[in-house]
Amino acid sequence: MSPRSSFAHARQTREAIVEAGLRIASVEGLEGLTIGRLAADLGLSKSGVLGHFGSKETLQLEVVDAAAELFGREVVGRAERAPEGLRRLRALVESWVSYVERGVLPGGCFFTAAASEFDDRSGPVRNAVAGLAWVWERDLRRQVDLAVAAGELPAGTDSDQVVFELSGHLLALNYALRLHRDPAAPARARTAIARLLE
Amino acid sequence: MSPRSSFAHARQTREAIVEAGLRIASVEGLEGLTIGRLAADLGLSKSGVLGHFGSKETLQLEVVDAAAELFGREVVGRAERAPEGLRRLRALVESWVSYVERGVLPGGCFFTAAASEFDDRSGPVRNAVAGLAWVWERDLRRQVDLAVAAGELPAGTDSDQVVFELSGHLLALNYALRLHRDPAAPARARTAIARLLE
DNA sequence: CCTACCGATCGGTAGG
DNA sequence: CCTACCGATCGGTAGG
Repeated sequence: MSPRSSFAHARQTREAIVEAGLRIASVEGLEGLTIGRLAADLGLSKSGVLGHFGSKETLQLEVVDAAAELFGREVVGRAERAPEGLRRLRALVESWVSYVERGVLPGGCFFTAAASEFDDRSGPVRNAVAGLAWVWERDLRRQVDLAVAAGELPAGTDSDQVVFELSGHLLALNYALRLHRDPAAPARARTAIARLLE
Repeated sequence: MSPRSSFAHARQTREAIVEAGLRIASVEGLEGLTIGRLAADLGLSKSGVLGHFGSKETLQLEVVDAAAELFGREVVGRAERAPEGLRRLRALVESWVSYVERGVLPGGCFFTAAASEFDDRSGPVRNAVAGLAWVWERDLRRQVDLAVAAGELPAGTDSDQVVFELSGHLLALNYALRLHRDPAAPARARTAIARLLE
């Protein structure tokens, strides 16, 4: 084997740090994610971890980006084959339900947890989390509007209201699953979603 | 003025600590609530704070109790005049909407935040939060069942499903209000609730 | 990537 | 309730 270039090796280490950080942060929160814990888990020194990012905040922002990438792959990507409009909308929310049901991350939906943790703060981490949440909601609203235009949902449907209620069903699912460990929660969420979108 | 007994004074200090702790914890979380911050805010020494509780976990549990008392007063208590069944159910959820709309605590609903923070942990704090959430949901379910028995809601209504969807609307409200600072959120929640309970 | 630090802060204790 | 501590850990830096 030829030796890896130090550039490639550093990038690989950096990705491993962010990946481990995402898993930790989904359980402990983005603030509970500490450099020391990350270093111990990966067998690195603290400065070996921090050197890749410069500051904890930069690390947190990279973890948020990694969460967005995972979300794009595991939720949005899985719905892309469905035609736009009502079927795409149903596929998107079903992908989300399946995403938390399968337990892709050990702490459930990263964005739900991060939103709750950072909603009362200010700064770049809060802005990144809120912005990505906003993009997800805009994508849902767009599919609602397309469904209305195609006659798949009643004319005059308030798409903001539909997105609000869909978000509620998803939040209720994450809540019931994680706080009450209620195995019936995914079925309840699917029932609620089906009734809203019938 | 006769001097207060040291017992009464100590109790008063203890209550002031818990009250300040509740306000801090609603913003910073129960783990972000530190003895040092509390001591500085109240002009006490760290050991002056900790001496009342013995450990941080005991303090956290007392803050959870204080949150439950506040919730009982500001949410459940406000709905008590309504007759049981559908009207009580509507009054309970409207009290909750009003509770976060009025901004009773600076960080929104304490239990929503604490549930998200502790859902992946174990121990007495998690148990207290989950238990109180369960009591709230049981109270809602009871009113749904009474409403069905009185013919105010359709026979065969799945009360667990109704409580799941109501919880979702309340979670969506807290989320939209705190992460997006969306002033339209209370109206959206009221619309969703009214439609569910019509 | 490492060792070896820094000042600050954490929860908690001893003794009064 | 206080002062005066404790060991552990925090994010971060210097220098290699």
